[in-house]
Amino acid sequence: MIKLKTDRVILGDCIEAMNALPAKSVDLIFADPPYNLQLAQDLYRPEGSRVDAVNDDWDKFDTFATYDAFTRAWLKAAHRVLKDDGTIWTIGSYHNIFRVGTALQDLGFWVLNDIIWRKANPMPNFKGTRFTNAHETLIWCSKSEDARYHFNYTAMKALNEDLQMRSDWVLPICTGNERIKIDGIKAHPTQKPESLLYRVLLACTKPGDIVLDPFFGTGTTGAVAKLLGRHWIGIEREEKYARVAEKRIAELLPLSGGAMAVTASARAQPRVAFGALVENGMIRPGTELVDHARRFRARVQADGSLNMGETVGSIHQIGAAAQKAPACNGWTFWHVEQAGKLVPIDTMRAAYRQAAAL
Amino acid sequence: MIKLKTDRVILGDCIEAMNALPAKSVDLIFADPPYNLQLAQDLYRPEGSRVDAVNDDWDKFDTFATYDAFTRAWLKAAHRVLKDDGTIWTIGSYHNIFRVGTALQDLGFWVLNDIIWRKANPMPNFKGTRFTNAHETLIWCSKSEDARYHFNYTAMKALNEDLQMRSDWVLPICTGNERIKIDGIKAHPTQKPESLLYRVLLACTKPGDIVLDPFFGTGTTGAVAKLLGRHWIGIEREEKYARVAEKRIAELLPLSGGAMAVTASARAQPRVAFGALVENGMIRPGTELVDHARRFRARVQADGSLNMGETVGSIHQIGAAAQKAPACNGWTFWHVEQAGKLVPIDTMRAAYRQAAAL
DNA sequence: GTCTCAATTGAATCTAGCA
DNA sequence: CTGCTAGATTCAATTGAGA
Repeated sequence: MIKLKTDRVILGDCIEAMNALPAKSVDLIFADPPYNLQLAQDLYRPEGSRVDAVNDDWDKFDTFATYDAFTRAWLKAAHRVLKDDGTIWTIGSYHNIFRVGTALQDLGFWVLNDIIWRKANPMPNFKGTRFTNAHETLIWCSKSEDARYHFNYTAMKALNEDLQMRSDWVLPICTGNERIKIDGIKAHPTQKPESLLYRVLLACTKPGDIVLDPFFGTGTTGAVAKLLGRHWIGIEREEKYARVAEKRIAELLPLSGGAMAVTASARAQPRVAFGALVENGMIRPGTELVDHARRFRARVQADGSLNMGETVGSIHQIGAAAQKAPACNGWTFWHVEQAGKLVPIDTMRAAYRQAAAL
Repeated sequence: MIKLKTDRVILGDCIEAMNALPAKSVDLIFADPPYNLQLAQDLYRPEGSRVDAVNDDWDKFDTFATYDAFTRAWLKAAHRVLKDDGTIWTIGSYHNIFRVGTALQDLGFWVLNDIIWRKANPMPNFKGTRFTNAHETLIWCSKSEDARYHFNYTAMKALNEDLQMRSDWVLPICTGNERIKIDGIKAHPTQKPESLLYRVLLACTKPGDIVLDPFFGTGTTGAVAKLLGRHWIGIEREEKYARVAEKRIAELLPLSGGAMAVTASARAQPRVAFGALVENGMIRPGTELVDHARRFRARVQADGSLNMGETVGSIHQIGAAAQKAPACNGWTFWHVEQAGKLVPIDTMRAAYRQAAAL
């Protein structure tokens, strides 16, 4: 049996490099392939600064057919090096994830979950043309339908305050000290947060397992693998990224305790927008809201805004405007009349939370 | 021109039925196709009861190829009936959504967002073998890359308490009174919540628009369309579902006209030329305008142009030149000093609009 | 050292209408 | 079709300067 050399970066094309590795040799593959973003032009923020977008050559493909051929080729190579009971994770956005998911299924991989990384702090949609693109999608697959893959169910449950870990993960994007910079400029345009890899590796590997990342970049996968006592192999085409990754991982001390548990346990805050009660039918558009003394009246519009005379705004804004105050908590200020009695809309929010088990 | 018969259920195959409708005739398509969801065997809860899973004939496809052929066929028919500036929504899970997304892109639809419906109360994973499948995915597309699709950005923002609506939507699943039951048994296995359709229709349609649902089921799309004053067409293959939908929608009262109003977008407001304020005497020629930080100053000329040093131009051009920015909204950039306080000229535009009853 | 406020930034398919 | 111009448009987190 060939001894597999681990804990190193292989410089080169990921398909060739994977084909040079022994078959069925790695326990987990984490792959962050190019997203094929297809940006048409420069984008400016409302205040005038230019958005530093991903516009690198490695993310450019002529057509979907070209992208599909590339995707199938690297996935086929990944299938060969993966152990029969190993699993593969890929990450992407709507630009590419449907192509990747289709290719995975066509190659015989078995989808176990699609996981949503809900970004706590995404970039907004500056032009007001679409919904804020606030998530990325990961696909988790075993090698075949009947594979006996490894899943640390209880570890995931523990990580989630003893509730089953769900398919949507709220995690911040990679910023601050964690973001690697060279002379003040980000070293890689799409560095992933360690918290994301931490959860993936903890869910699907044991200490001593071998983790392969064919699109290594600045080596987040390797860094977290070392931290958690897993072996790693990174493949990276661009030397500048490979060097950054090697240095980063070499300087890292493996983890002794649960230093990272803090970031992982952050749970979604159950914020409820007033509009949710309108959508849900608990408050119908056209309903009149009044304050506790019945001095002010406003009408609910279909989008959850309030209308008072000529003024339109949120429950908080209209509440403030009514009292000529700088601010107002609309949830406690406004009431609905039910059977002659005034019920604060905050009561209805509580009922909504209860019904929705938030 | 053929008058399109709306507000009715068409009984039959959705591909044939769509092909019988006039081309480019509907404003929005919402499609909840079969998920190709098959449990290999019955699933039992830990305490022994059997899970009532989707196991109907309409959700059975032998292979991915069969499912893909079906998907491409109905999407092609949908493409034909959709107006050029209309949009299409589809919903699915990891079993089918990658196939649907790939087919959409291959047929020339242009993905605008993928939206995550994050279920507030999903069914747990009883076996503890995977992550709780706690979301479904919607894909929102325009008919082509350069289509001028309709999106009620401000209404969505209002619905979310004045923050941009994100691509992850937290909504409860359809339960309780809303879930239609016949003799205590749920009438349809995959009834969608009205709150989901409410948000989709409010985002992408205007009152009077025509909404088509080719997989109508028990008619949630029609019910919400009627509530919001939109016309609807439902296509359903199974008579039992069609009858339930017809009865459900007939019993429903739509909102009154005023209640359907949503916050108007700024782009829909009538235009006011800066020169009109000068003509009107609200701003005198010679007045000095400054930015909010008092860094830049410009002088108003008699024709409504601005003069800054050697440069003359519109409020927008001079604002952009001052900041060396590619563009600038002069209405919010420039201010007039009144009694020591800075008032944005946009405030004066609002007053002008009010006075002119524009 | 501590607080406040302004500036910066992140995988982005990012305008509309008229001549 | 191109070209031009008006003018609409951002959330959360971190950093760093200045009080």
